[in-house]
Amino acid sequence: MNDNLIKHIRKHIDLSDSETMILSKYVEQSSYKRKEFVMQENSDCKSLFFVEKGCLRMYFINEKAVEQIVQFALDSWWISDLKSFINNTPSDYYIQTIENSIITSINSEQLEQLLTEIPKLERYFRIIMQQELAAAQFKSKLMYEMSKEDLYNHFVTSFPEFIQRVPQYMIASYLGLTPEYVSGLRKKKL
Amino acid sequence: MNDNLIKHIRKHIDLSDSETMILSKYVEQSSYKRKEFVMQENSDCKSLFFVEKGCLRMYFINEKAVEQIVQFALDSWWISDLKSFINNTPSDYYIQTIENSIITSINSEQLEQLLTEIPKLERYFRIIMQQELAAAQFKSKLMYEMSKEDLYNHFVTSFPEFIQRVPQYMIASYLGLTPEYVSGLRKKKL
DNA sequence: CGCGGGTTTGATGATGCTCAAGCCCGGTGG
DNA sequence: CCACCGGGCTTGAGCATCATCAAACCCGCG
Repeated sequence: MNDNLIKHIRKHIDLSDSETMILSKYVEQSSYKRKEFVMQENSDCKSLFFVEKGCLRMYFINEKAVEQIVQFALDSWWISDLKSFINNTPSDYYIQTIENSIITSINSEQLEQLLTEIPKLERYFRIIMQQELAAAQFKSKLMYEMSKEDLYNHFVTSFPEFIQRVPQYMIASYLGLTPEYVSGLRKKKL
Repeated sequence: MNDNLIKHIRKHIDLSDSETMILSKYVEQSSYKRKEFVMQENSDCKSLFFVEKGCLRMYFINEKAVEQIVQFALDSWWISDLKSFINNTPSDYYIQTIENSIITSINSEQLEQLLTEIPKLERYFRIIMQQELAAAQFKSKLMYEMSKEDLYNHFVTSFPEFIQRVPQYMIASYLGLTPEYVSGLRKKKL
């Protein structure tokens, strides 16, 4: 049993050991091998996923039938399709591991019950949502203001750990670029 | 005193009249004329803004010195620069009215105090943040998958009310287009 | 009537995509 | 231990999309 989620929660609110026990009744933890699916398109499993350890990507298939990555998640990050989660509708996305990973998940009914039992977790999730929204706003700003070349260079220098763990063509996809174009950029930088 | 915020909160949680009184001690409401600034770049006023009535835009100035709009807000929407709000750092953005508007705002210290006095508001703000994040994810998906032409057409048919209230060049900016390009698209559709 | 914000026009050009092919390298089976 | 296979990365030619720039136009408002 990996307890990064507990640690993460305790960064934001106090959580007694008995509350921790209650929490563990509502969440589910499992291991995935590289390239396994945590969530499939059209699945009815509407959950929030917490990466205890590992690396995930969330993507959809566009009209040209190619995978379009919209988000990565590394250790101690939450990831989910919130539209689907909130409305309880099928998701357009796939969530898949990039490395062997350990994931803790909670679906919407479980979350509701958990929040009734431990209301102060509302605060934790408010803070998480707030942070994720801040991150989304920031990414959006970068995509508005930067040329594709600058976007790539900025990403490489800002998140060097990704370059180690994630293949180039996935980074390209995430940034809205083609693998060929990224290849050209790398050549140019030498 | 406009009470759309109260109504909005009551859609999500119960709020007694006495709690409403407490709430009103922490928030601030004011009217703005068309084109007034609700927040200036580099200001230290780190607040969440709720549009009781009216229409706002949030934008920054890019390296070519042109305004880049990243978000609109109509009646009963929240808007803010969360990165600045969370970290208490100066904002890169301007928030300005497009029409005469009534805005209710709350800054981060006030919010913290309010949440201590009425903890169940944590739930309300969690839900709001969740919804905003869902909206941000959805917009991001559209910008990944659609051509600029499709983006514009989709926006026009999905949000006809904006076309009435917001000048074309602002819509163009929000969608990452030039006014000239949008002009060309409209001509083409006749 | 004149001013100014917003929109339109059209010519020119850059950015970054498409497509097809080849290459590199690590893993697997013979 | 070598040969092959395949996923990922690279190359280059051709091209589409959309931005840029400068100018004119339109129209509501003072």
